[in-house]
Amino acid sequence: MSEKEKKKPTETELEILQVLWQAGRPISVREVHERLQSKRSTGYTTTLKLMQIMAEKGLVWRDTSRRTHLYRPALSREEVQDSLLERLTNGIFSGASGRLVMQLLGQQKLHKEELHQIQELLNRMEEE
Amino acid sequence: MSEKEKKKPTETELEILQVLWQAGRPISVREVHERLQSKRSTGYTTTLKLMQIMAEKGLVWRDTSRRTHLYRPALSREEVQDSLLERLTNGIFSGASGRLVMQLLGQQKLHKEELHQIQELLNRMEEE
DNA sequence: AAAAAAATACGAAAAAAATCGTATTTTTTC
DNA sequence: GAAAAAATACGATTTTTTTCGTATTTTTTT
Repeated sequence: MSEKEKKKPTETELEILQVLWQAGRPISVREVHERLQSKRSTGYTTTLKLMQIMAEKGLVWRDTSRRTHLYRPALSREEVQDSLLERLTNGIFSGASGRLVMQLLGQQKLHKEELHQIQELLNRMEEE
Repeated sequence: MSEKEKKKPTETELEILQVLWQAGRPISVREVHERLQSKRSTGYTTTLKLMQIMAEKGLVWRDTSRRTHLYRPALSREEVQDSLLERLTNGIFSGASGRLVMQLLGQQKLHKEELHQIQELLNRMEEE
């Protein structure tokens, strides 16, 4: 119990996590770095160091059994999504999560299926 | 045109903005500082400096016509909500805003009215 | 097998953000 | 009207985050 870890990736760490999630398998620093080049333009060792720190912090796992270390996320995308959302709903949207949803619906172009799913969820919720 | 300001309040600046929004009227550094004490425990001059910087950045407006300067937010809560949401939807939730909504609905306890509003919005959307 | 390339480690510099201390000025209080 | 209190200004320090350079090791290439 009491796994009160401080799971608070910085903006940059988030970008790296994104890459790892997207990869869907353990990948090397090199790979992360390359996939990151579209967004950021920093040196290789920067990415390396970042990921080493993330490993220390427990944000990623790494397999060091071979020369080229392989990294994978220690947190699921969903976990991080959750915690970010929570920060939003308790922060700037507190007491207005309805508004948040509305704003989202208005802002985004959702597929029919998604809309349906949401509808259903709502129906279920209202029945309680 | 081209008001491409970089409206990116830091975490701490956001807290201050929250206070200002909540106040609903121009208030002094002292007031902000006191209302902030529940969350943070830093000195008065820290809050002062922070707000001075925010004024420079254009995140807040201040009336310096009297000795005690009065501050008010330069951005509406809605604007900031929007931009934060956008970051989320283009960032960690990209291509999954449906999921975002679902997660929100699941996570939050919404009032009946809110649910209704959402339902209606959805109906309207589906008709298109 | 020598040279080049690819990795990691790691300290340290640079940049960004937050905190504070002190000086100065203005107002209030006694 | 002197002392205390309340403000602002502002430089400086501290902390956090990001970036990089260099040394060392391992692998690959020629």
